[in-house]
Amino acid sequence: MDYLQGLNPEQRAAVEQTEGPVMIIAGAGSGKTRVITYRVAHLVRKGVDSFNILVLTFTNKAAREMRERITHVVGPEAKNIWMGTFHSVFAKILRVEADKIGYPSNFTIYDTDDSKSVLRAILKEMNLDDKLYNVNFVLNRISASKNNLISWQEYQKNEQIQADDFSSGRGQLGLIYQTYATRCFRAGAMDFDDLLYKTNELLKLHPDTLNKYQHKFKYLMVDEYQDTNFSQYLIVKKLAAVNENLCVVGDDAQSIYAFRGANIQNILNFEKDYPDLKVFKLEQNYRSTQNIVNVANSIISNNKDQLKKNVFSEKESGDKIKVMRAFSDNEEGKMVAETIMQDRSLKGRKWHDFAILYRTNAQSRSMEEALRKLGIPYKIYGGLSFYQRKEIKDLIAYFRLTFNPNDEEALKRVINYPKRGIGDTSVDKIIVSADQHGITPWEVIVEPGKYLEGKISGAVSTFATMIQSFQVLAKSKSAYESALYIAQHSGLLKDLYEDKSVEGLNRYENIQELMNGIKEFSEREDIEEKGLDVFMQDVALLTNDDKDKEKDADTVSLMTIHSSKGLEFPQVYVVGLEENLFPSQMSLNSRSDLEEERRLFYVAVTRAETKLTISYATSRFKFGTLISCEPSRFLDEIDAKYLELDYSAKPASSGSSAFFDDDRKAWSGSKQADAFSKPKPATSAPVKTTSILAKAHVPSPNFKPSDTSNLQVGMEVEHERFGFGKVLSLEGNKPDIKATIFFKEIGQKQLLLKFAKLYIVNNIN
DNA sequence: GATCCTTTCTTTTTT
DNA sequence: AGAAAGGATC
Repeated sequence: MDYLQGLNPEQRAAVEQTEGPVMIIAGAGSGKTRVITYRVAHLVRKGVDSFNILVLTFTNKAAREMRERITHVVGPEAKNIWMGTFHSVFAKILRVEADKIGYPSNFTIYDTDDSKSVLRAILKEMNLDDKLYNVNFVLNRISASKNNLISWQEYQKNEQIQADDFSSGRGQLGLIYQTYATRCFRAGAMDFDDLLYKTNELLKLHPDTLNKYQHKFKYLMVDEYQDTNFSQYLIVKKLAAVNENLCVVGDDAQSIYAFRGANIQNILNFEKDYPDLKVFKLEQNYRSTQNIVNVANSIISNNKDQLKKNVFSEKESGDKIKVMRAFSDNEEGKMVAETIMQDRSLKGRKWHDFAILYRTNAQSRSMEEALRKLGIPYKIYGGLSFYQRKEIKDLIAYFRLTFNPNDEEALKRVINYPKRGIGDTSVDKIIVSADQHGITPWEVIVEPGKYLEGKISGAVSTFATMIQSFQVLAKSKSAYESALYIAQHSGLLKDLYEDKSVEGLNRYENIQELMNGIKEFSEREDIEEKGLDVFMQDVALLTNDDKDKEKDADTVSLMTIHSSKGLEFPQVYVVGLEENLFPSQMSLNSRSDLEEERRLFYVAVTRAETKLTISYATSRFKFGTLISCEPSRFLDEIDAKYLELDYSAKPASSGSSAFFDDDRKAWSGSKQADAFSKPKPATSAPVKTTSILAKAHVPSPNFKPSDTSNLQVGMEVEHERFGFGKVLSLEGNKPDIKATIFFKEIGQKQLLLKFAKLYIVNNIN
């Protein structure tokens, strides 16, 4: 058991306490991951069957990395351990047990976009004001209910909830919730919250099933326990009820997901559930310099709600924390990029030693631009995930439909893409008919003759036949063969191929990338079932962090603070420390929200190993409008003795400015609050920057539409808006002749001659 | 039914 | 600024 040697006494005690309920409070950088991996390894070494261990993590990435590290200690045995996010582990179990709660085992997982789309349709049908019933608000409300295990029936019965809803004029929420839940169920779909909600339902309604998993999972570990919600809490509690070999690991100071229903009380009250609990506190920070740890402590000490602990570092005191002020978001980016450039050569750093962390994804742009200008390689983590791109979602919708044709969102997505003459009106008719007959839209489509009137049934029936052919094929072929066939025969590949614009090319490449991924999956040797259905099972749960093919690439990392949790970098830049941005404007209404923002800042700061730089701008573009910003209150909360201010930035335009000196004076004085007093921004009032530049073509004075019935290839024409162009080709028959015309100003266009107003400039050819 | 144009909204964070 | 939804036009 040599691996125990590298642990400090407290860490080692936590690893060796394998039996009974255990809580590990792990301060930032205290070697938490090591403790978990060694603890699991220790279990296996002690002879616990690896099949009986369940480890729940917060992200796929954390699970994957942990499995890798455990493999290093215990070897291939690590493969058998159940390890993954709550969502992926219980999705897997739900597929096995689906019939017990009335779902097909190939149920679809609706992502947030799907959920919103369902809600939009419902709100429209119910004729509700979508301002009052804002989709995000409604979804949040439903999500919160599910996370607290409140069914729609209970929601409607609960007097308190009803009173609240009615007093805010949103009395229909209960009905919306009901409709939403029924519709998802009808579509054979679960949203993210359902994966946990339905697991609870399963374990509650089927004691035998609960019993089965209680005995399967003899040892449970939960990472990031501070981020669990009630629904997750109860699953864990139930599964652990027989053996009580439950170990939860977390840090209340790093709880940053309350907005998603996480309940910090789960960790604060853990002791009440398990009186014979053993608690271990890991307080030594091995990651950061003393200055950084001290700053972090001084930030978090402003929070009321927390477990007592004393995080300390024995490393050198290190550099002071640098605070940079910029005059605009773009300049902030420039300062960050330049500092990175300097530090890299001065201190012999690699690009991957640097990370830039921000509060909102939108902030990445100014950083990106600045990095690109200096030729610094970077990688953005998070943001729009690969799987959220339109073209990927389109193709995946075909896959979804193949395995679960009742998946209404997938159906709506692709029934008319590529165009096949089934427009919105037809889709509405299909859905109305389905509702009338109490069947699913798919059942309508399969027998259009029975449920629809004449004209549309042709196109609809062709579509249904196509999907059915996919279903037959997918049963026998590998994931890759099926996927390729579907991409080709749905017409999607052709449609993308024909789009020669830059974005179109990009989309086509993305599809190829997805196909490559599926091909790799098809060629994997470690799994037996390699059908497309297996590939599809957790595609909805995959996120940004998984497609890390070049994870060793030497690049600067850009990400939100949320997605930086659990990571560490030698040099960290936390940008955008401004009121209303960080802390976010949305968090200013309640103490608990503000405390969560502060914990978020704590997380950001504790990512840094040796050097931390914080920046803010005094003006910034928001929604295309320039606004002026004040430094964040969080800056004032840091003890000034740890800080070093860099106010060297000059406004790009003018050289002389009085307020620089004023500010320096303010700083040299002892009053800390003055240090961040804002200089007067060059422009105080919001400045609208509208581009009135219309790029429309101005038609010639003698413009009049010509008779185009004899239009020939090679002729030069003028279009009212597109300008002058040359006819490249003509296709189609009599009234529907389509002309491909190359316009000088805007490029290639396809026009239907019966609609297009063209003036034939000359026909000398 | 498709396309183009205008208006509206967005920015909190993610499984 | 950019996306998405809604409306008008071809």
